Amino acid sequence: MMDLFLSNTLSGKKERFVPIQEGKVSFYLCGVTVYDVCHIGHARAYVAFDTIRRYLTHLGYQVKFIQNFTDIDDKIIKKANEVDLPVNDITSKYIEAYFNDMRALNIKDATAYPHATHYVSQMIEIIEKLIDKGHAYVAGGDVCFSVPSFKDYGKLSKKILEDLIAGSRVDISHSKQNPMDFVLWKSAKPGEPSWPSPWGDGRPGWHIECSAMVLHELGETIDIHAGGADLVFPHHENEIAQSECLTGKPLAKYWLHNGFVTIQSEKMSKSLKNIISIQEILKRVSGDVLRFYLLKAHYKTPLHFSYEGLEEAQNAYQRLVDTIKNNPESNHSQLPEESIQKEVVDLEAKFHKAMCDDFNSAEAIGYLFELTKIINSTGHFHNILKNSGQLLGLFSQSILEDDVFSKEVLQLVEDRAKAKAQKEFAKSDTIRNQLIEVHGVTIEDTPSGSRLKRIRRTTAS
RNA sequence: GGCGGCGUAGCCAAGUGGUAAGGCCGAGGUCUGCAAAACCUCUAUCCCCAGUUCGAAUCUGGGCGCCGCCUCCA
Repeated sequence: MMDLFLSNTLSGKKERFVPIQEGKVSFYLCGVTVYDVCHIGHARAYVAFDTIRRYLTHLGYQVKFIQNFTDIDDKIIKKANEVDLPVNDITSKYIEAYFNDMRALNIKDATAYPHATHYVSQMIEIIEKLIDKGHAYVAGGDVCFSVPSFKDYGKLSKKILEDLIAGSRVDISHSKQNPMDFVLWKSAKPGEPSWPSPWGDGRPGWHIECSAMVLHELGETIDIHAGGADLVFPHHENEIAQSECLTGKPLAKYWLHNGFVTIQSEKMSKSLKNIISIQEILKRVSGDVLRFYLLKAHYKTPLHFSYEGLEEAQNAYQRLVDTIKNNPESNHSQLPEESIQKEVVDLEAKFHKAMCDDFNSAEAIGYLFELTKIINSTGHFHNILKNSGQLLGLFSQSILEDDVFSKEVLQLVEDRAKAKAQKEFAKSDTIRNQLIEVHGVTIEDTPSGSRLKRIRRTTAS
């Protein structure tokens, strides 16, 4: 097996991947808080880690991939109040929307999708233990985690506790002993969803759910814990604090974080009203194209989203797809000369080397284009392109299937062929224009007959 | 203020010491009745300055510009 290297936020370095248990990978990905539809930022994160998960599987690892749903939270309650619906209706609606979006992006299902609300008793158990160990304290109906009680606090985000307090914008809550302390258990206000606990009715704080689900689904120390760059602090830092104070063991060996999607160099945010949902994108391009667009850049670098970029991706991706479709494997004709065969083997090796170098899909895709030239020149090796792309979650079967055209279109094609055969070129050209303008179909003449292609429109704006 | 990241052709984007992948767009060519597709050719010395080195986009120092985190956030 080729050595795999990945960027670990914890060490700040690229490290060789060595799983805790040979041949197996325990992988936890922070999922969505289900109070709204997913946007491009979500798409990027989930495409990135889906690709990583697929590649680990390709390398032969048995990957247990867990992704949670945060289905209890302030924002959900707020949303429920706004639209005057029960919390459950909100969460089930957006969970369904989540799966629709992910299917469009060809994201594989996780091994399991634990819901926070199903782990409340486990969270209470953890909180009790943290209180016993002196890492948490009861303050009214709340329970807070004592940040100064964990000497390694800040090791993931490289923050120094004193600096955090000095520049703190956190409300100095009366119940907190230290401004950096965070809530493990929140007492319920009237009308809010709540669960009974030793500290009265209430609900869990945000971070504790992941600690509980990681522990119960995967164990005390896992191989990979992943999420968006914005989760490094405070979410993952707090998870580490809770879990490591509880078990005395490292929570995760490797921490992976994807870079942000920005719009016109600004982070997407509700206040700037520049959030673009996945559904919005899918009105313009297929999920495959969006996936390709995201994979064209390395997952850790910032990505400046633009419709122009999306259009470019559409054109580039179409070329790859056409190359596969136009060059069906022919097993009777002779293979090209050895130097070309060697080049192909070489490109395939480079593809995998790039993927093993912190999942550099951008570089890897570059080799696919070089391969494309060889395929179009020789008519061979289309399977290598197809299989490599499919490792990245591209070229799903439906994309590679032939377009279906109406009888009307097929009749026009036949008419054009007849006109051409009789050298009535004015007529054949008229029909061709009609196909393009009226039916959105282009026609390509090849030695073995005409090839039809549906025009994919992407509107830049 | 603290921490982190980024600045490579018109645009997108790889490349972390050995002389700039790849894509989109554009130009010219081959093929074609003409096209389309495909193929071929062409388009950068890497934000600026100084330094280390036989050699730097890549390392060091100093600038300039942009962004993120430090508050909910993929």
